[in-house]
Amino acid sequence: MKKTRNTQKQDYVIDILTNAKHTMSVEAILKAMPIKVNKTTVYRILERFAEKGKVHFVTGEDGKAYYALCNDCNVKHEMHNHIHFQCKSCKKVTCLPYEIEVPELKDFEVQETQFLMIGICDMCIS
Amino acid sequence: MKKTRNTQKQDYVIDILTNAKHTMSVEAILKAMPIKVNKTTVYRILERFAEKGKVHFVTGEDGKAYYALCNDCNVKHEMHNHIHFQCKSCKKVTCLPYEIEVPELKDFEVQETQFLMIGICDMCIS
DNA sequence: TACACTAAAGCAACTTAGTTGCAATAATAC
DNA sequence: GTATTATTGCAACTAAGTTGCTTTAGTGTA
Ligand SMILES: [Mn+2]
Ligand SMILES: [Mn+2]
Ligand SMILES: [Zn+2]
Ligand SMILES: [Zn+2]
Repeated sequence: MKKTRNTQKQDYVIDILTNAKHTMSVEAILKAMPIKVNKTTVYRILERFAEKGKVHFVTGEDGKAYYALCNDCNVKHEMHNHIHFQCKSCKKVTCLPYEIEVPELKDFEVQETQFLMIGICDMCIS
Repeated sequence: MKKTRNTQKQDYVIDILTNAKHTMSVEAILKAMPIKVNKTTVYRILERFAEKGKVHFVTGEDGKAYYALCNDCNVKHEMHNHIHFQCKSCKKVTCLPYEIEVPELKDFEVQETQFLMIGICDMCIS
């Protein structure tokens, strides 16, 4: 295992994601930071956390990456195969407690999954 | 229904997607064009086709949109809830003939789904 | 065939998520 | 305290996708 260091900025990212109701984009995390942090730093912090299995991300329909803390994801299963929902109106991406039964694929070695359902959330239905 | 016109460039896009083994990015479609076409044009052709249900797209883990012809998708089901696979190495996205049983969601009105599995394809395993 | 109407295409400028290379900073070990 | 190097900052860049406006070319009608 690589040597790692504990830093204030990493802690802030964890705090922010811990208190988040939804997954967050890098932009949103930056805005939530109590101190000024460079965006490259946040990208790299999240990259490291993702490698360690501390966070996971989904690519929204909009092509942006949305991050969330891994709670049970990697503990109970080696893959986090739960569903996500993205609202077309507010763009928020939510982790949902539904798990998908992933089929065995013949010609592909599956390492990760991203299950995204898209539509309108309750808050945005008018 | 809006008035539409049949154009050579739209036909080329259909031809290219019909003969494609995998889903294609806009970049790939542009390269496959037998004549020079502006990228904005291709984006708009695909947008129109997607509205009509002629094509569907998946957002890859890389944040890029990958397009494919709709074959049975919208005929048999109102949503095309089949799985896609993206290879981390060659980035190719493939439509797979596996359908996902989508759960009823309480707080969300689902309109579309994007099921993506990520890993390494047979061709790229070394 | 000529003409009108306007959908579709082209073009250039722009937006923005994410990346890269390198220099500066600071956490940790000794 | 000092050395080591993981982490952060900075600036410049890449590339997907968008926007506003002009030009081109299908299609219906006379
Ligand atoms: Mn999740
Ligand atoms: Mn598909
Ligand atoms: Zn919403
Ligand atoms: Zn591959």
